Amino acid sequence: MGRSVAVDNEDRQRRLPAGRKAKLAAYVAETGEVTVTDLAERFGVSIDTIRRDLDQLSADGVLVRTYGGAVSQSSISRVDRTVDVRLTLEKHEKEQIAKLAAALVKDGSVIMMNGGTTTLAVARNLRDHRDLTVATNSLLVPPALPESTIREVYVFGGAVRTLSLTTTGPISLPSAGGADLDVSCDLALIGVGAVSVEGGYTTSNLADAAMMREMISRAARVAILADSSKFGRRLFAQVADLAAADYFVTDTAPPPDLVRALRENEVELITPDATT
Amino acid sequence: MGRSVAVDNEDRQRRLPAGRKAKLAAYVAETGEVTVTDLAERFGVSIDTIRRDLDQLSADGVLVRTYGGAVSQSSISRVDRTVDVRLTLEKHEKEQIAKLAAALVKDGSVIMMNGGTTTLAVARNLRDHRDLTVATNSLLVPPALPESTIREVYVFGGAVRTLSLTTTGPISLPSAGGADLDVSCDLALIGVGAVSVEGGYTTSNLADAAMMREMISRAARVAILADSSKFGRRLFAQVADLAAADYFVTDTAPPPDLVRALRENEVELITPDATT
DNA sequence: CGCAGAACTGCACGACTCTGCCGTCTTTAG
DNA sequence: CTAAAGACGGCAGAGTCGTGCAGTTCTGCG
Repeated sequence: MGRSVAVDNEDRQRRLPAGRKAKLAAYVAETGEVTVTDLAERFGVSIDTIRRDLDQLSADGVLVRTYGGAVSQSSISRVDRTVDVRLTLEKHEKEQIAKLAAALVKDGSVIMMNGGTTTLAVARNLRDHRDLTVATNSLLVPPALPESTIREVYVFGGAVRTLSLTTTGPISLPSAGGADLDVSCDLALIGVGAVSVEGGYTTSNLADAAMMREMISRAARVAILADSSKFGRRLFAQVADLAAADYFVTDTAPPPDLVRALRENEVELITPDATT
Repeated sequence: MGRSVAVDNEDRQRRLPAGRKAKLAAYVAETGEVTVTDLAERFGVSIDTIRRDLDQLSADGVLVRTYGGAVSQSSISRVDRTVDVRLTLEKHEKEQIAKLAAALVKDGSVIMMNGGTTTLAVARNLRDHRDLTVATNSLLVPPALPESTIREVYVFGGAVRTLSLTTTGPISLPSAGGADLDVSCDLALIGVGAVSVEGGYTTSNLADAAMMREMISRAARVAILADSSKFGRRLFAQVADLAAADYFVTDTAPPPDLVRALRENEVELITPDATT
């Protein structure tokens, strides 16, 4: 089948799948949203090849695979930069985690929560609880807490990270006397950025890590929340060793080495399908 | 019938259910309240599909399903129920006040703002400013501040009033050393609940009044914001005497006795029609 | 030069998802 | 109480996904 010029281009692309994938990624980044059939037509290859390419690019984190096509990573964060769309990334998983984490909370207890989409989902899922005292460094958690469930809510003061809408700084709450009072809680709910056997719980921001660490040190029990995309990764700032947690809440079973390490450190693994 | 270009776009969207749901969620978040039929028409799919989408999004906690449609998560929470409703009450007046108050803010200065719908409107109207440092006791002000205008944002910690989403307690910011640092600012923007000649500036909540009073004491200049509905009224807790302010920003000219009292206390009256 | 192995591509088949339609039941409004 | 609108559940068609298989091209090696 000889189309004079077009064939040349297509042939070159066909011989360099890496090059085609690069162009494909660029095209997705440009348009923001593409379908498999459209791409197959545009690049002159079969639908199957496009699907395989998209799967690989998705595995590499370049784009986000959806049913029937893909959307660019940036368009997802741009659509709803404030909150919701990072949620859509692992929306379902986060909701699962949130329900499990909410089950750990006892009525009438005092809990601390750090910022992040996962803990935000937890806040929404506390609607069946009563008489909770909540302390957080997130500006989004208080509005998300159902009014009927809370006794009191406290926000830790400090500098605000405008991107995540969380405060940073040492934990302290001002008292009327002048000197700050020390606080502690029954349960700390900490959403982390990554979990690995060697690195423990890590996150990408140093101030956030410090805040989490303080919450952990003031809690009688600690629950770490992380979805499955965070397994085996290690980020900039360490929050704590694996042993610092009492519960590790996630959506799917972690890799075997992590499961073993958690068990050795006496961390209770909580997943949707697992028995207690 | 065949709309030439539009059909193409719609077809592409139709092929990406995930993308459609993301747009749908964004649309609901924007408008706050939608009906199924409206969405079906707008997105070019059947009512059934929209209903299924809404059910899923509801299950994921992105929105709240209602009979015949859905409402955004935020609109059901106190954020908009209290704030937005009150905002719409004297929306136009508050916007006028906000613009005038924003004009008082100098680029590069440090300002403090208390909570409330009026100061929230001010925060939105700071979009043309640069290098501002803002300290507030409102959880709603930081998200409302345009990102390009702010250098740093601080939130005072403390107990959260769930209705107004403000923190209460003494003003202090935790420092690394342990002891809290004293803070002060160039300008305090204080929205009050009532203004009268005898009572001065008053508000209905004691803790709020204490917070305002502290902000005033730490500011080089003080601007009091109040719409015309607050003239001549007196509420529970006094914030300060009339003389405590440097500027009094409102939407229409106050009654003569108040104008006279302000002049006697050397408070500059700022209204839309008035000359500077 | 010939050959084995790996990677890429297209195709086929079964399973799944999405979508619209229909009938029935529930809720809402008058 | 009645009628309209919406919700719920089942169903079938179309599109998509996942997997296995065969053919082709490229690479490394004898």
